[in-house]
Amino acid sequence: MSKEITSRQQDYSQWYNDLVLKGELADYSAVRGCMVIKPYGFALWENMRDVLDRKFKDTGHVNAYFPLLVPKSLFEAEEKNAEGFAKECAVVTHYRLKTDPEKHGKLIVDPEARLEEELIIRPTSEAIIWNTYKGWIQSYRDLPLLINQWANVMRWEMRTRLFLRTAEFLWQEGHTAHATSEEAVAETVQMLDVYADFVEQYMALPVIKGVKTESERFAGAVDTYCIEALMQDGKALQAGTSHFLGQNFAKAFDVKFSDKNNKLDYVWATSWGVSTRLIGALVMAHSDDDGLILPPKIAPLQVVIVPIYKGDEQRAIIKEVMSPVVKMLKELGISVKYDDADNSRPGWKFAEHEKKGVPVRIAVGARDLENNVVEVARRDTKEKMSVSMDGIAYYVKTLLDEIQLNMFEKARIYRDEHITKVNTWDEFVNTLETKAGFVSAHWDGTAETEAAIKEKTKATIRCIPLNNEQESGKCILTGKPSTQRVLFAQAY
RNA sequence: CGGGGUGUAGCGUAGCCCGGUAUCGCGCCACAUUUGGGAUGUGGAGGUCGUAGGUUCGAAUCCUGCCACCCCGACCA
Repeated sequence: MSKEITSRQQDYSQWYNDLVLKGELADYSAVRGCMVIKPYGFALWENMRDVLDRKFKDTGHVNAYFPLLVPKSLFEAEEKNAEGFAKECAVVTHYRLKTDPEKHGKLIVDPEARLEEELIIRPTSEAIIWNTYKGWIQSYRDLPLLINQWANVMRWEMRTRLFLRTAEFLWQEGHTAHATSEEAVAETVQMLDVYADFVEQYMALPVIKGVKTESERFAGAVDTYCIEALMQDGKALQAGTSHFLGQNFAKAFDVKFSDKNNKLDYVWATSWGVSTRLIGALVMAHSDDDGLILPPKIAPLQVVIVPIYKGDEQRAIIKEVMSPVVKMLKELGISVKYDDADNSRPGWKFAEHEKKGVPVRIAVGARDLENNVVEVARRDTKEKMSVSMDGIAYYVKTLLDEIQLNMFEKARIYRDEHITKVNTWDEFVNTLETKAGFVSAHWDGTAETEAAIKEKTKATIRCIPLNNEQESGKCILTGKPSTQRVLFAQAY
C-alpha cells in the first residue's frame, strides 16, 4: 500500500528515517548533525513537554533558565563530568567576524577578537548551574532547591540520527540540591518514577526501571537510575535518566550550607533529564510499514474527519451535519480536524493521515447520512467500524482510551516476550543473535567482564532492575558467583 | 575519525566511462470530468546539475578541495 515508506523487513534504519521525514516530524538541515523539527513533530514535543512540565510542578519543582555558554574554567571544575563530555564539546573561541579583505562579500573570523577564555556550548548544564547555586545556598532553609530547565544542548556526536542522536537536541534537565543524602536519593527515585509513569501512561511504552553499572553511569554521578525501553528490532533504548550526584558537584563548586546545629556541610545533588530522543523511541516502538502510529494522549491530532461527497451541494450538506460532531468532540477535549479540502481525494487523505499516525479517522458520505452512521477507522489495528451518529463523540472518546491501552498492551507483550533468561554463554550468544531483546543473565559484577561481553557481542548491561530478585548463580562469561541477574541488550 | 555509498526541478531518477547546455515518472499550476482506499484528459510552469576552485573554445560529465546525507565500525542520551 505505502508507496513511499521502506518496510521494516527490507531496511529497518531506512524505515525509521522514512517515518520521521515523511511523517513530517523533522527534516535535515544545512547544519551537520542538526535537524529541523517540523510543526507536526514540534506539536508532538509540545504535548509531551506540557505533560512532563505539569508533573514536575506537581512534585514541587519550578522552571528557570541558565546560559547556553559555560566558561571553560567552570566546565572543568567537576573532573569526571568534564572528562566525560570533553570530547564532544563545541567551543566558542571568538566573538567577531570581519569582511575578508581578499574575497569580496565573504567573512572571516577576526583574529583580533579571540576570547580570553573559551566558552563551551553546554552539553549539559551542571557546571553553570552549580556555580550559580553556590550563591543561592547558605542555610538548610534554602533547601531543597528544586529547579528544572527546558533547554537545548549540544553534543558533537560522531554519527547522528534523527531524534535518536542529534548534535543539538531539546530536553529538560532538573537540578536539585538537598540537605541529606537520603532526601537526594528519594528525589532521584521520585523523578525516575515520574519518567516511567509518563512514558508508560502517555507514550504507551513499557519501561524497565533500573540502575546503571559503573561503566554506564553519568559522568560525575554516584548512581544513575534509568528507564529502558525495547524497540521493534529488539534493540534497547535508554528513555530517561535520573542521577544521584552525591556531593560531587557541591564539592567541585564549593556549595555548603549550615544545618540546624550550625554545622557546615556540602549539599547533596540530583539531576535528571529526558530529551527529544523520546520521539525517536515513540516512532520506533509503535509504528508500522504504513507510517507512524501515535498514542492518542500525545498525538498532535487525535481525530480526522474525511467527508466523501459528490459535488459542492453534498459537500455542504455533510459539513452541516458533521459540524455539531466536531463541536462536541472539541468540547470533550479531543483535537479534531475536519478535512474537506477539495484538492485531494478521500483515498489520498486516508493514506496521508495513516502515514502521520492520526489515531482515529471518521469517514462520512451520503450513504452514511441516510443510515445515520459514520465509518470509524482506528490507526493502531486498522479496523473499520460502522458506528451510529448518536453519541458518536462519546464513542470516539472511549475508543481513544482503548487505543491508548491497546498500544501499551501490545508493546508490553512484545517487551515481555523479549526478556529471555539464560544461564550459559552459548545460550546468551544464541539469544542475542536469533531473538534479540533483553537477556537476563548472571554477571560477576566487574567492569572487566562487562567490557569483555560488550567486545564479544556488542551487548551492554542496560540496567540492574530495581527491586531485582536476589538469586545465586554463576556469571555467564567467567563462571564466578553472582547474586542477581542483570539485563543485557544491544542498544541505541 | 576509518571503510563503503550518494548528492541532477518539491520527490524519485536517466545522462557521467567517451565534454557540446539535461531525460523520464510523480508532484505543482490552469481548465474540464471526477470524489467510499493514493483519479483521468488536455495545456503549462519549474534546473546556478551539493559547493568552491582548476583544466578546456566549451564541464552535470575530467581533476582538486570543501559541505551534507545514508550504511557499517569506534564514540554516545
